[in-house]
Amino acid sequence: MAGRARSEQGPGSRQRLLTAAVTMLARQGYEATTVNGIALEGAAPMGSFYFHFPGGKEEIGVAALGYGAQKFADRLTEVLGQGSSLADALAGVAHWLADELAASEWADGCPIATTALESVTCSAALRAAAAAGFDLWCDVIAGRLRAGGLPEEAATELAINALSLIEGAELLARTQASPDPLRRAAAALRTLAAAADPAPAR
Amino acid sequence: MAGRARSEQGPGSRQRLLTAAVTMLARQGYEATTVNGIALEGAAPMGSFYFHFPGGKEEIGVAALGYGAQKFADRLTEVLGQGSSLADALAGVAHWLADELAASEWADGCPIATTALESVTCSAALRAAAAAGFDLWCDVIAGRLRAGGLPEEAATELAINALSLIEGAELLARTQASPDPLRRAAAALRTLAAAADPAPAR
DNA sequence: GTCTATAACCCGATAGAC
DNA sequence: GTCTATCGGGTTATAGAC
Repeated sequence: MAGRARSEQGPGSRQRLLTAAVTMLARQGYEATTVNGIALEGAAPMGSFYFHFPGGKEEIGVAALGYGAQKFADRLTEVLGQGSSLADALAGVAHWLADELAASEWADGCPIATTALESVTCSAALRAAAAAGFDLWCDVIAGRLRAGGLPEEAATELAINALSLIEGAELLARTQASPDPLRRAAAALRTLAAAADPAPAR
Repeated sequence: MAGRARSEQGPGSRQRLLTAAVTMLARQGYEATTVNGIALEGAAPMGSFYFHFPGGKEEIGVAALGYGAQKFADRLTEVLGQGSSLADALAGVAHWLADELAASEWADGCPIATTALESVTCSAALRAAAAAGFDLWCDVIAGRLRAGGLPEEAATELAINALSLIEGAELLARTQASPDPLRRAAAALRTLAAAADPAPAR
């Protein structure tokens, strides 16, 4: 039966294709990523690709944005949980990203950002998938802020600004091949957290 | 003689090509922009294109990033000069961009950002041109902050964070087709300005 | 479900007349 | 400086055997 779990085996070709697509979108964006390249990287022939993704490039693009967003949300939740104060939690995300991006020499970027910008004038489906990913990350951050004591509206506003600041700093950092914008963003996140939380008990 | 000013005439084909390229890079980025498309939009045949830009697509990309960066820097200087306080000046930029982006229904974005992200794993020359553009904008912002009384280091740090926040908010705004991230960024910029300038005399 | 071969198209770039 | 015609190659996507 289709979809049954197989024991003692690596991921199926559909999963390999999806993982390859996430990586390539994060590195080089949507337009520079070719269907042939995804199939090659995912070790699957073209026939398998179009069997699993009959909608072609746009369909795997939407799926990859969703899968990449979920994976990043999981790690974001983990990192946000490590800071003992809200300021530490937010600053920790910026430092974590600075370390991780530098490790790939700024090649492996945000799994959504590049494709999001390319999609605005290119594909409503991709744009919607990118927007859903950003919304998910906002909710993850806002949830941590509420857990730390911020009221609803303050948590929402700080979460959006934190995500904007981190995405923008990552854009500058990758372009300049320097961790500096992300390090400075960490400091700014502390300032914003302090302003949003007059009583930073925890 | 080549390069002589011509009276009673529109811009030469080189300038039309450059302007077309800036617009297309801001809308759809580098990969989705074709040389044929630039020539069509610039009302020039292919022969003229390769006469003016023998280096092909990458050369006009570099030139367009430089020209687009300079044009934006001019308008940025103007908008920054309108705010009477540093907080007003920075928040004014975010609101200006929100209005302008909405007017094109989020199609005409930053003349650098999309190409910058695409260039990281694609072209060192494009990446360097994008980095130079961001540096120019940082200097423009930092100059306004120093003129408003901030010491050197505080001005540099706030300028980088302001640019990061604005770029990130524009990414979210275009993706979500909403001015909300830029409006919230304006508020955050006020907070950051207040924290950097304990005595906001002017 | 998987694979090969290929169709149909568009890309960047060039040639060469004018 | 300008223009048209075209080349070689890479793109998405499909056909059809297995």
